[in-house]
Amino acid sequence: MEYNFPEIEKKWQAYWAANHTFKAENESGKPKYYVLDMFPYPSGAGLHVGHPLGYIASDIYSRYKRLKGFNVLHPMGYDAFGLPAEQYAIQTGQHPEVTTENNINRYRAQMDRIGFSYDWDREVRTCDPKYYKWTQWAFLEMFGHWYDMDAAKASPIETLVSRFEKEGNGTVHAACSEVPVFTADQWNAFTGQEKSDILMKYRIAYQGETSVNWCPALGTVLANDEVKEGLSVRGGFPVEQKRMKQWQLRVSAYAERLLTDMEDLEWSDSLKEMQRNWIGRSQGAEMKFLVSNGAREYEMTIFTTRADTIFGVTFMVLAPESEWVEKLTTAEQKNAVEEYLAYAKKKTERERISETRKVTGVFSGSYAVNPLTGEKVPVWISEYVLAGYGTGAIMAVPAHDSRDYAFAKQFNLPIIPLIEGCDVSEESFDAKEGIMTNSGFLTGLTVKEAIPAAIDYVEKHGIGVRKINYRLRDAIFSRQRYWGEPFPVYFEDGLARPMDVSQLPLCLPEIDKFEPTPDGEPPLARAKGWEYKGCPIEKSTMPGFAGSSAYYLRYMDPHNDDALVSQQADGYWRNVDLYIGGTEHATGHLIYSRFWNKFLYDLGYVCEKEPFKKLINQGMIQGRSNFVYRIKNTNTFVSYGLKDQYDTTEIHVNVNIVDNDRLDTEAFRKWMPDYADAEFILEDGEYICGYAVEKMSKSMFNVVNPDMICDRYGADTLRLYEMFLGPLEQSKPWDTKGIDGVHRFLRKFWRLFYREDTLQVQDVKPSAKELKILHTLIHKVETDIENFSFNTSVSAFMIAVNELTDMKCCSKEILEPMTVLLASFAPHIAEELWEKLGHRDSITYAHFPEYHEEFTREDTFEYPVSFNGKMRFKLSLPKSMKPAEVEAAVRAEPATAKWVGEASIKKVIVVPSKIINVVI
RNA sequence: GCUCAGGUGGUGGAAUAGGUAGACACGCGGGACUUAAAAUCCCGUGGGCAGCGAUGCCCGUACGGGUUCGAUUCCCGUCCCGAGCACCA
Repeated sequence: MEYNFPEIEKKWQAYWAANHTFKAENESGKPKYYVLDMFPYPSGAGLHVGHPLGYIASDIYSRYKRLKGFNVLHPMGYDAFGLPAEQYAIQTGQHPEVTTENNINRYRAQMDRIGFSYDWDREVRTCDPKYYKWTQWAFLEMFGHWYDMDAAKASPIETLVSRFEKEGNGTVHAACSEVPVFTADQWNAFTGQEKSDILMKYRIAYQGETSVNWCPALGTVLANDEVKEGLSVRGGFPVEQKRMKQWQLRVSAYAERLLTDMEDLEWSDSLKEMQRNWIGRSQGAEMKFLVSNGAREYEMTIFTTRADTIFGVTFMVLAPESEWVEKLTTAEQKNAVEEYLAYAKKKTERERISETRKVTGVFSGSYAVNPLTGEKVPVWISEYVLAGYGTGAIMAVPAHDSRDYAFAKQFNLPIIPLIEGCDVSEESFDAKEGIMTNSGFLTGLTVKEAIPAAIDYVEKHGIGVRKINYRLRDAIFSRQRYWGEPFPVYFEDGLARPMDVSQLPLCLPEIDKFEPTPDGEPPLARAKGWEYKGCPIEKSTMPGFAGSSAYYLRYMDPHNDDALVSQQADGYWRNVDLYIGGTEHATGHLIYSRFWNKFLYDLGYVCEKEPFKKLINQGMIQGRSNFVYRIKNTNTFVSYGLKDQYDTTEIHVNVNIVDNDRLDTEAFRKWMPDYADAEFILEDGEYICGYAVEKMSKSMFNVVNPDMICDRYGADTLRLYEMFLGPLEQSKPWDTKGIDGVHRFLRKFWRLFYREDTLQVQDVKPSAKELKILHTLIHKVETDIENFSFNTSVSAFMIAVNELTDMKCCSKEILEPMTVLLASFAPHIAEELWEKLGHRDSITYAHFPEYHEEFTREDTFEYPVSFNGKMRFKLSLPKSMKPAEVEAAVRAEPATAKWVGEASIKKVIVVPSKIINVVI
């Protein structure tokens, strides 16, 4: 019987499904292990071979953990709300729900063929009302809480109200938007509207006006992580800055905890670094400067990390959007300033980025007073200062900040160096090193000493305070779109009010068209009767990350209608032990999820403060594109090796009609009508294509479908090959031609057991050599799996199988454990052989082979003997020999005499069980 | 510009508490079996030089230095590719 993979794979996939083999229980005597994949957005294009890479890795680990006796939770679901289905709906009128359902079915069929061990009874879909009920619930909880900085946790909004009633807000340390100070009496005198407005500034989910990323083409606002280089991540449309009133999540309140709790996570350094940069903690001071427009004096606060450079301040700069601009613009400068503001405003984000080096600005007409020197310095306005960071105003020290330097050079402002020996004639000296000079009481200190000394001084004199700033912004939480979770919020007399929790889920209403209304309202404005208690309901919907922020919790208890997750289920599964997914979520999902989890942790709903203990970022699988070369203005194609003799155009050709860079010319003629009568100039009778490694995409005709691979080689081959390709975390190109190697390996493996319809396996005692091969393999595969080095463990399998084949091994004692060992990687063939060996059940833990060192122990060691570092011969010596004895043996060895010749031995270096080096 | 991760045969990649570089696989070349193909198996395969040959010698892990008996691995400098951030004061 040959290795009949189509039949075997069908059989076992059906068996696993029928027996619910991978169903995880929420109670078990076994230790738990939770392995999670980042659930996919089901796109219309289906899966290509790059997508399942991480799923295969996590599946191997899940199966391995099960075999090792763990109760493994390994679920899968769909991130089903999103823009593409809605864009498709706008174009075709097909309801996003239908599109999404179709795509999900396609994804499921593709995944099923690969033989994953998911517990499908726990599937979740973010667009299912039973699921998004809990997304809405979490939002209402955030609406009903504020962040207490003293307790460093979220607290119910009622506690805030009672404190306002007793003591006003002067003693409250909250993470909040800007609020004026008020007393208890003032609070009690406020109108309902005023109170509501103030509380809104404290809520963790709040509505507030802010500068947002507005994407006109998509008709919606976007979060910072949804914009890259001034373009929307989805679709690549230009994005502009706009002030709008939007729902936001106060993620910034958790900045410090997001930063410090990262320490204990087993995440890659680069990912942690990315989150650290995104959170962007910087320590410095806020300082007050007196500013005057000639008519009136104000106290203006700025933020700086370089308090030590205050003696070098030669001007101040405001962001164009800063509220100070209006106050500090003098009558003489009014026209110039207005002109500049108009210019800055009409620029798109993209233009701002592309003109990064261009220095622009305008003088406001006002002056500030340096609180230490008493000197008067001009206040300028420039777009290089950001409104959203710090206070939107800076003190400029051109000698020691390159941006201030460029500005000073452009507008001829003075530059005062403050560090001994630094040269600022060509560029600023930004480094935080050197000895201070020209700096009053700081003169003579090093920069590192001067920074704290300066802050101490300003704190003591009431000029400023220590302050930590974060780049992390609150997340814009509303989208002017249809296909998302509706907000369970209605407006009574213009005041936002939460719906009653018992009314959840608030289901998406049916509408006839999916585009915004003609007067620019979100699509939900088209819904009839979109009201609650006779009041209008919020018309925006939630963004994509809403549904993905707590899905790992829902998997623990997916059918619970009374809670997101029961205390019992959460207490058992706790958090994700291993999370595998792409690095593209570093600053989006992986921040939001951590925030969401911490919020629920503060409220006591979940027991762990971090959601994902260990995280692995699988690399991208790139496409390998093939090219043909058309001679210009002809329909003749010239083979790769001859193309330089002609004037050609390089054209992408479908990789599926190319085999090992050789073009199937007949298939090419049929591929597209234009090429029906194509002529070819061949080399050695073949058309050789060029190639390049590119992103896998339809337009480059380099997409390889996993279904096709499963048809031709089988799921086990696909699984092994994806792992064999290279290290999991590295990006690498897909090249179908290499797949024969692992397919051959599986056939060889099969032939170890079966030859010509007979089972070769016998109950014979294995030889010492066979035992050594098996146990070396067990050790290697186990340590490799634990280190997620799947590629090297596949190699180890190949070596072992080659050796066992060579020695015609047929011992059951060797071969049976081999099936168990292979079961994580290639489960179908392993199960089939397991059954052939007479077992009734799926491969089980009871038979998992343990590593026994005695089978692999060596008594002698083949020492490589080097002379001055160059290996010359090998010497087999007992491992137990002491270095001195080894040295004596080497000196006595006749081969040594040959290599030493006339030279005398200066030294002999012996590293036990490693090497002998003779220095001559 | 800043931060991080990399650079090893024709290709994907092995090997680092410093110790035989190129495991394993693809491709390629040669051979066996076969009417033929597929499948399978065997041999060779980093470069150069010498030899009929077994074999021997030299050079080789982006480049230039350094530390060391010994460096793909550690240190310094340069170049190149990738990812992330991008006026964050």
